[in-house]
Amino acid sequence: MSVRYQNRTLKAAGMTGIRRLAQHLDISIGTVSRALNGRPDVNEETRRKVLEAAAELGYVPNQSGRSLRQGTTNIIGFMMQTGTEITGQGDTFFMSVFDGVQTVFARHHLDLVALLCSSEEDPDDYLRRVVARGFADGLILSATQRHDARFEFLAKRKIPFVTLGRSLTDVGQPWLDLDFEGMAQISIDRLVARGHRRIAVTRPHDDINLGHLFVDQSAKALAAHGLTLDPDLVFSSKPNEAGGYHVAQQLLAKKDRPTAILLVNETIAIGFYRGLSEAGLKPGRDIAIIGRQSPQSHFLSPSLTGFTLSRRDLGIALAEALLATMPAFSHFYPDADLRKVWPEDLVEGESDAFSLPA
Amino acid sequence: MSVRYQNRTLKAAGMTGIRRLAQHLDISIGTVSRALNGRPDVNEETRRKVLEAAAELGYVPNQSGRSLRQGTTNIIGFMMQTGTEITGQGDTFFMSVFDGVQTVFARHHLDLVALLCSSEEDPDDYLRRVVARGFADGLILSATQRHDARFEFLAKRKIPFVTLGRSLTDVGQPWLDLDFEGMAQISIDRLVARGHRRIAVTRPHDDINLGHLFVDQSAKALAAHGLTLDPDLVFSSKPNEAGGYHVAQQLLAKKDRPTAILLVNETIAIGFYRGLSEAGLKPGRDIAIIGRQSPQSHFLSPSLTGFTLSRRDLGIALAEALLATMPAFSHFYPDADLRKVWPEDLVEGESDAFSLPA
DNA sequence: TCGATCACCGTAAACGTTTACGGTACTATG
DNA sequence: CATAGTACCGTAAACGTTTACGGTGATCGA
Repeated sequence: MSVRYQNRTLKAAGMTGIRRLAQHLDISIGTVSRALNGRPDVNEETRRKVLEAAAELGYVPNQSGRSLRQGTTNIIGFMMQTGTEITGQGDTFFMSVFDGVQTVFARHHLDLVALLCSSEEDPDDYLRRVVARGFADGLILSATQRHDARFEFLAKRKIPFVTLGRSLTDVGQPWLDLDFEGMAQISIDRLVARGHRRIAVTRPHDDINLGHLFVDQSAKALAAHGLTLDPDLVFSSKPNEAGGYHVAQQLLAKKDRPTAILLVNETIAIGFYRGLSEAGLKPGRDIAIIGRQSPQSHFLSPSLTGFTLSRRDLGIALAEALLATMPAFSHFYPDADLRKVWPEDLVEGESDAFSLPA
Repeated sequence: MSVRYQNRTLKAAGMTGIRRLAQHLDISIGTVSRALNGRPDVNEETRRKVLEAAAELGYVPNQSGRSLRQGTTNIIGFMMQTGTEITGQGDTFFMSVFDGVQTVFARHHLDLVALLCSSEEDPDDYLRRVVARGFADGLILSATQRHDARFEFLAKRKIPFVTLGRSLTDVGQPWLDLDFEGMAQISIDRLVARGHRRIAVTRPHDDINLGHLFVDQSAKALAAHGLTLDPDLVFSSKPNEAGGYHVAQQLLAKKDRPTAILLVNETIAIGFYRGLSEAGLKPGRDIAIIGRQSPQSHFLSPSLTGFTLSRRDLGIALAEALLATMPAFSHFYPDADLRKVWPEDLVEGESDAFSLPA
């Protein structure tokens, strides 16, 4: 004899979702749901049958119904802006980070999606929409501004999030960031030891926080040697190849040209090299360069001296830091690094071989 | 006197969503919903008040509730795989395409998200999950395989989708693709006119369809001149810088070295250049190269002769082709290009200057 | 034999929307 | 004045889940 199904008899046609599955097995939808969700109060034999039938019929719970009921989506959003001029970071960077993030998320049946904020929309507005619509259980933010309104907005609504990059706006959220202090210190020590005194640095043209950090830490590292960072030698640029090219032009136009330069990001090195070579100058012979490695920069000549990191590991750490702050998952990551500057290794190339007589 | 609200009196505390808004205005939730959704049967004065209050209280309809009821999500997914080695497309290619897609979607209140399939998960399985969960109203697929099982799967379920790249699997869906025939013909004509007879081509190492197309069309263009494509001169490579470097090494190891080469994608040029220069060879002087332009390739020296396209326009066309097949939007795009090979312009550089005596 | 405990399962409410349906008050028309 | 029509609005069902609650039959101990 068949059970009845919440206002519908077995004869009712066109059943969908969990009802169809329950009908097929002639048990109630409650039991099906419990079986699928791994609840303890269901017979193991029943559970086996349910899982089997689910696989057979290709049943996957409807996300809308599920999240409407639970208030949870099993989705984590990685917010990023489209339009290359703004993001700067080539997308292979994020693709590698994503891969790390997902190896962690997969363990918890969480899905990662990239929330693409159009370059024509205000990021704050976009975030507001995403949150109000109840789109994701947690967020990963990048391209953090020096003062970032998104932080307070999320904190007020108690949305778990982690950021790739610190900010002066601190609401207690976890973050990961690059070790600008370490990079600046190693770079400056190395250049000063080779006799350099006039050292230039680059920074992104916008108010992204890493620019401030990079300049500040470079100045600090110079101060340790009794040197000061000449404001005239801080070059702003778009974080892409064209930006690097432009920096080279600006630098070459200076009367008292610096003998060394620190490049803040991976992509500008390519344009900078080109700018130099058009003027007949050669990295490592006429000027010392320390930058950051990327898949592209491996093919520069002379080879670039620069810092490198595992993007995949960075993604893993990012995911763990986020989950550590989410009540449902925190017990899995009792001692995750909630705030960490990510160490980078210096790969020695030829671009900083240029040294000055003592 | 206040209205009652579907089993709840005004005194009920903790109202959320549309109920809270209705309570605030002292009207029914039905009217609020109608007002917000632009239904005709609502007083304009009422509508004004509702919109005002919604803005004031920051109300945004809950996505789960809405899509559960309507069976629609207002989300379009762009499926891509994480892990740089697989996606291949270096740099900011997709970010630019996205920007174009979104300018179209924004007009219809559709949101674009990138569905990130982990490199550890089978793309077909991933797609199955996404569809069954009812995640998106439509999909954009890229990295189309020569035979792509995803097409049939989506067609069977009547999920609207468009692909960036043709496939032998044709289920009648719209697609956009690069004009390999045009590119091959222009390139080959140009090289043959400069006396080249042994011309090499590259192709991606996997079964992605564009590789087959590129090789086939190149062979066809050669045949028009009475030449054949030597299978020994078809080089497979990963679609990144390292792949290009590897191709150079393979090519240089050949006894009867080709005098010209066509590079299938944007990123490999950088590695290929490097491979040549390490062997003391120079593009345009010792071998003729025709490739594809990218933000990076602008900084190659000697300058690359290559094809270029507007990625943003490509994104716009992609979005329009998709919407043209979705019943709710098709009337906006009565004469969209449903299947189109995208023309590319040839930018003349120095890399193909090398010519042979007649 | 009789409660009590237990394992398992069915019932129905609830999540936040949208929308078909019907109702009410007002206007127009004869 | 009666009727029809109109403009607007409230009601409640429905979407597909999850889960608190209660119910049933079996087992077990005294």
